[in-house]
Amino acid sequence: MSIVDDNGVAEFPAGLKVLIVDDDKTCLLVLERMLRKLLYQGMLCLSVITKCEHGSDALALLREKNNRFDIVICDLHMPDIHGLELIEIIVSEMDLPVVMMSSDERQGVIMKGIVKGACDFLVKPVRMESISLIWQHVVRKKIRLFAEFQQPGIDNINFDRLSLLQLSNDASATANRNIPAIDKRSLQCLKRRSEDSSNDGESSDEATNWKKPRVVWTQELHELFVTAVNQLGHGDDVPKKILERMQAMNVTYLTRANIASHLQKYRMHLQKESARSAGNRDLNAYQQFHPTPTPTAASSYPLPQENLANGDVLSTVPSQVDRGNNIFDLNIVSQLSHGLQTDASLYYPCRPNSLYHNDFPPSDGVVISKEENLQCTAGTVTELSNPFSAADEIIYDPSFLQEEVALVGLQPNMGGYLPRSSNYFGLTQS
DNA sequence: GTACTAATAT
DNA sequence: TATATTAGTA
Repeated sequence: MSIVDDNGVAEFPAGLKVLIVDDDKTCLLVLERMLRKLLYQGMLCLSVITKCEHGSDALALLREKNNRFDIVICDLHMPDIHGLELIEIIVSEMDLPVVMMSSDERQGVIMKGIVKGACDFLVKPVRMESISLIWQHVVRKKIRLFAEFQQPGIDNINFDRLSLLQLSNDASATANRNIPAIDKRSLQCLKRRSEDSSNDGESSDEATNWKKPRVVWTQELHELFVTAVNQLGHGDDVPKKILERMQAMNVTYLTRANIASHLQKYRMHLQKESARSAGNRDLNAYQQFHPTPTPTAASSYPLPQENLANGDVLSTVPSQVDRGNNIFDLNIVSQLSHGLQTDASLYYPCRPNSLYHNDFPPSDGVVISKEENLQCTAGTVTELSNPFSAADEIIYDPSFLQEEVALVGLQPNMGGYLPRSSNYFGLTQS
C-alpha cells in the first residue's frame, strides 16, 4: 500500500480529503490528474489526495483512520476485493460518500461512477464532473455539522474558501455563520500575491488558495438577460443598464463584469446568427435569439413570479440545471434536487437554489427510490463532452453496469447523458 | 474616477 | 469553450 500525500498539497486549498483506490497505478495517476484539473477549474475543492492500490488496504486505512477521509473514489475491479463489496462495507460502517469507477484496457481509462451513500442509495453512472456534486454534498454536510454542533473535534476542519463563498454568498447566511465576506480589495490583493511569486514564503492565510467561483449562465438566467437586453433596445443595452434591469428581476448576484462578459459573447453570437440569417434567410435560427417577446413598455416588465418558488426571489440562480451544454449530468442534478428543496431551506434559508454549477442542496435523509433512479432510458448514451485533453478522454459504455450491478442485485441505471450539441445559444456548430 | 468593449487570459 | 480579466479609450 502506498499512501502518498500529494506533493502539491500546498497548492490545494485546505479542505477535504479524498481517498482514491485502484490497483492500477496508471489509473491512479490519471484520476489524480483529473481531480487536479477539476480543481483547477474550480469544480472541486479538495486538499489531500491519498492513493491506495489495494481495496483491502483502503478498507483497513478507512477503519483505522476513521475521520481521515471525506470521500472515497475507487475502482470496481480489484484483485482482492470487489468494488461493490467495498462500497457496501464503507457505506455500512462509515458514513462516507463513495464514487466508483471502472477501467478498460482496450479503450484506456474509462471512468464510470456509481454514487452511493452520498445520495441515499443513488446508483447511477456519473460523469467525472458529477463527483464535484458529491463533493459539495460533503462540504455542506461538514459545514452543517460545524454550525450545528461546534464540536471540538470538528472545528479544526479547514473549509476552503470556494465552498465557503458558495455557501455564504447570501449576506445573511454569511452573517449567521460568521464567515467573513470576501471583498474586491482582498481579491485583488490575493491575486497580486499569487502573481508575485518572488515574494516571501507562504503565509498561512487560507485565503491564498481561494478561487472565485464562476457564474454559470443557465438557460433561465440567459433568458432573463435577453429580456433585459431587449427591453433596453439598441444603444441602451450596455452592461450597467442590463445589470440594473436584471437586478429589478431579482437577479442580484451578478456583477457588471459578469454581464459585460456575457454580453460580449451574446453579441458575437447575434452577429454570427444574423450573418447566417441574411445569407440563407434562416429565420428560425435567428429567432432562437429572440425567444421571449419584448414587452413594449420598458418599465412594465412583470417579475417572473412563475419562476419563483413561494415568492422566493431570484437573488439566486433560477435553476440548478443548465439545459444546454452543461457540464453535469442532468439527471443527477435533477434527481438530487428532486424532493430536496424543502430540506435545503432548512440549511440555507435564504438560498434554496444553487448559485453555481457545483452548488447543490444537501441530500441528507432523502430517500431516492430505485424506481426513481430507473426512470432513465437505457437507449442512447451520448459520448460526453470532454473537459480534458484527449489523453484524459472519458468514455462511457452503457453495458458497463449490467454485469457489475447484477453482482449485488442492484438495478442498472443508464442513460441520461446530455447531448453536447446544443446550448442556450442554439445548436452549436461543428 | 466610471463605464464600455475588444482583446486576451484562464 | 465559457467566463474572467485586462487594457485602451471615451
